[in-house]
Amino acid sequence: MEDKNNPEESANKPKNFIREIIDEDFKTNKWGGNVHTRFPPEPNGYLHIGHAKSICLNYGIAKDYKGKFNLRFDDTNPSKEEQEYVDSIIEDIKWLGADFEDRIFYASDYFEQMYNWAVELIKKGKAYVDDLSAEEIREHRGTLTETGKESPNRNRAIEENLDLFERMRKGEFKNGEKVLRAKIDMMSPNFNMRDPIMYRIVHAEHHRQGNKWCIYPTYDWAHGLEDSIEKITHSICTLEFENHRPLYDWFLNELGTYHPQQIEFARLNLNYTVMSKRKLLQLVQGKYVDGWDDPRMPTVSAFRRRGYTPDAIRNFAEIIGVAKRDATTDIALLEYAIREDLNKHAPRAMAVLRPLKVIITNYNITEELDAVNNPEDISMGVRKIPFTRELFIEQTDFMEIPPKGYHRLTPGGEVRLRYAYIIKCEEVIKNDKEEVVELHCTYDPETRSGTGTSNKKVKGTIHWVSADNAIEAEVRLYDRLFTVEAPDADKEKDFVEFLNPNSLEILPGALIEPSLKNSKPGDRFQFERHGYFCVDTKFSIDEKPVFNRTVTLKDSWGKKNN
RNA sequence: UGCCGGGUCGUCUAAUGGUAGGACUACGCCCUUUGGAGGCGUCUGCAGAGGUUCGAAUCCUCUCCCGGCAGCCA
Repeated sequence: MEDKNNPEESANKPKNFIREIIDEDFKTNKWGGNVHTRFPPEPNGYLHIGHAKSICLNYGIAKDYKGKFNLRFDDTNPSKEEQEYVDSIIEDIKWLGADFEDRIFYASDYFEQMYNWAVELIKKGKAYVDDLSAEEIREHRGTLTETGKESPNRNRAIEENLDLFERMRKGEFKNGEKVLRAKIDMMSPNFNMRDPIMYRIVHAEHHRQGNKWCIYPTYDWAHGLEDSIEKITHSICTLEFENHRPLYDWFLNELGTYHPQQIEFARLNLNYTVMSKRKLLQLVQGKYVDGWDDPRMPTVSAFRRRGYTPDAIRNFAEIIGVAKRDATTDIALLEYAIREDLNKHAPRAMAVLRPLKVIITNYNITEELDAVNNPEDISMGVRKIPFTRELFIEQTDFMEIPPKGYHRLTPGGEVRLRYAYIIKCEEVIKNDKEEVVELHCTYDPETRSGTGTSNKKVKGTIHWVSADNAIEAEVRLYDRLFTVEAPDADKEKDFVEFLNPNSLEILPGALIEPSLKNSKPGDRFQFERHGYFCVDTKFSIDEKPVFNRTVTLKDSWGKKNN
């Protein structure tokens, strides 16, 4: 067996039931040693993290088994689809690193072939034109317990069907006036087999085909044909299509054409968010969020903007696994994946989000101190940060009356300034509203970071910026979009009622260390003791960058005190 | 109610007739110039009842529970 056909290629990957099927297919030589998968989005919305799971699954399999992976737009419904979505989907898939090479296809390019196949089925007496209205068809379909009734048009002559179908295509009929149906079995316990509709009339402009067509194939009719045309081996889809598999198989069998295997897996659900495109569209159109790429959305473009990395998302897709049982993944797993990646790769910086002024009364010079860019990776080097008499620290790093266990600055207390000296708080300055506005401190020259001339130990180390050199920035903190784990589970209340009013907090007066001056949109950093941040690509301007918080650092102190 | 699919730690996921394991979370300890990271440890699970078997999460039967399906959406 040549290397290309060696399933051992994927031996070190975690196995799931789909990879096991493929391993078995290699053993039986079912596909002649080929693996060819595809991701078939409908361009009617932006990709979300659930799609990312599917992309990673399909592309990962193709890659590991030395097969191919296609991107195919399932653009069979002109009333919902737009070019904007096509563009965003291509961008997102490329960003995720799923390489479809030159294989980007459109179902609408197959319409002529599909039409011919439909004619073939009509000629075989396996499809017919029906004049029934949508409502009548529904009534004839039956219910969960009752079988369906056959349409009076079911046994039309083949010639008549051919003529009517051709005239449907020519545009002689209005929307809904006629449909083409497969002649299968109105008694089937599976609704999908009760003479499903293959074509409906839609007089609408298609984003790629213009007005060339006014009949459009339905999913059930089209999907297997698309897979067949592209010689897909494993047509992987989500669980809700399980009931459609008999129909997928029926069409391909009747046509006697290349027949891929449909395999279903459980879609991704995440708690504290919603995942359906319809609901995401509702959030966008209702202006609950600032577009599909609002950093609070679970879309790929939002995650990108928020600072997530393709590596982290791919790793997440791997650790959640693939199975057939319905599951809701804890958002903590996603956050773990992003922290793990950024911890290793994001350079550190100091940023004060809510500044409190500190004056070191016994310090009158300026020094350049060394700071490590990433303690996890010393190859990332060191940088200089200026230390001056006037500084800013975080408001939350000082408490006049500290709770037990508080490690930071208190009146008369000592704390280390990261990469600098240990300081002691000598005096607390307040305004007339009794709010702390300034701290007067003294520093101990023997405690300079790295010199080791003092054995003095303090409990806490806090971050700071120099008042003279800090850069102003806007920082945006994001919290989960919903206040409950399953926003769409309530039958009484609409999911928007569970929107978290505090999901976005804007801090316009943050101060960041001067080394961040040259950061560019998309750059990622760890702001020490805060979390990971990414320069926003939408609202940043040169004079004032905007930083999106990707994810917080784990905070065992904050957690304990909540 | 008919058909299809599915039930393993709090969550996700392995074990394919032979010691129920991993990851996340939580909690504790150690370490720490990020209350980060890291290290160590703890807690917690086969939906239920029968059966087959030397041996069952795995095979069989019944029960219970959950999801999907009655678009000219995908």
